[in-house]
Amino acid sequence: MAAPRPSLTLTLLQAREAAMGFFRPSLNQHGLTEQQWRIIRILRQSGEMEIHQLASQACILKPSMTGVLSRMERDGVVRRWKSTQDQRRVFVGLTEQGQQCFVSMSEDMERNYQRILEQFGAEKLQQLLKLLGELKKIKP
Amino acid sequence: MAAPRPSLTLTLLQAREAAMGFFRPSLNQHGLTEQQWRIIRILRQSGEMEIHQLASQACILKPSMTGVLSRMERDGVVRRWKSTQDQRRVFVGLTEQGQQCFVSMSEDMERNYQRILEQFGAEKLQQLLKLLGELKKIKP
DNA sequence: ACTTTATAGTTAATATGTTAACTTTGGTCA
DNA sequence: TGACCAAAGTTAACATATTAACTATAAAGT
Repeated sequence: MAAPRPSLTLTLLQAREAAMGFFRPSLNQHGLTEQQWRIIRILRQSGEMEIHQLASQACILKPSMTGVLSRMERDGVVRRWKSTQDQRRVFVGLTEQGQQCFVSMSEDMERNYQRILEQFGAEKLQQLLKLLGELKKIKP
Repeated sequence: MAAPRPSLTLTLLQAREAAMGFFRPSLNQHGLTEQQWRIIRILRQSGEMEIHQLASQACILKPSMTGVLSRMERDGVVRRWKSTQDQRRVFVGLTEQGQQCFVSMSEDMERNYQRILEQFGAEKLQQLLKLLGELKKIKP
């Protein structure tokens, strides 16, 4: 029962937890969950899109997305509307309030990011992001 | 609204999802959740330990751990017992059935791991694990 | 046109994540 | 010793994760 190889997926999870530790206080202060912030950030960068696209990018399964978007719509940060071409498709986008939410968060989040850079180093972070970008491409 | 820096935590999550895609089918076949497998794997490697230690390593918060361990104990894969020295502390360990569960999974999981190696490359994986190991050390 | 198949979302049931509050037990210090 | 404080787990309330089944709509094939 000697030391086996380290678990890739567990190590990824532990590393993400370490990084999230820098951002969680800001999320709590603004009353946002991790998932809500991922959605806001993605919609801010890429603009409105279909739910399944958003789900894929945000790593949120469609059944979860249903509830998350309902609550965000209730709170006025996103809006949904059906495509007139294809009645199956539903588009999502940030409201004006959603845009403002992003702006009021971003300064805080940048500060947190800088603190990570100080401890970890910009060069190593670049390497890491490159490797992760390639790992994302693997398919079963 | 130009392309901002990529999100470290989102990229970590997406990369982990890509990797989990290789393991999820095996977990489902054996009727195990991700969390249960993390616990089994950690207990197998490190032996019995206290709940808060296990929670920390497995990235499972203590309130979640209460339910997860209850179900695993109900299913006979782990057992819990109180420390006689300090009545606050509770130890957890794999049962014989838990050990067997690990063994019957491990061949499958090794195969899945090899498939990741083929696509990603052993050298890059080493680099990645090293960087993740260092990222794990950062503290707010 | 009609059947078949596929796609996008939702619903349902169970498991887990997250924060705050609470219980129990130990350690500290006046 | 007794008030105070810290640590380990649990409970409660709500949000999300996961799989399977279901609805509605659209594309394909015959």
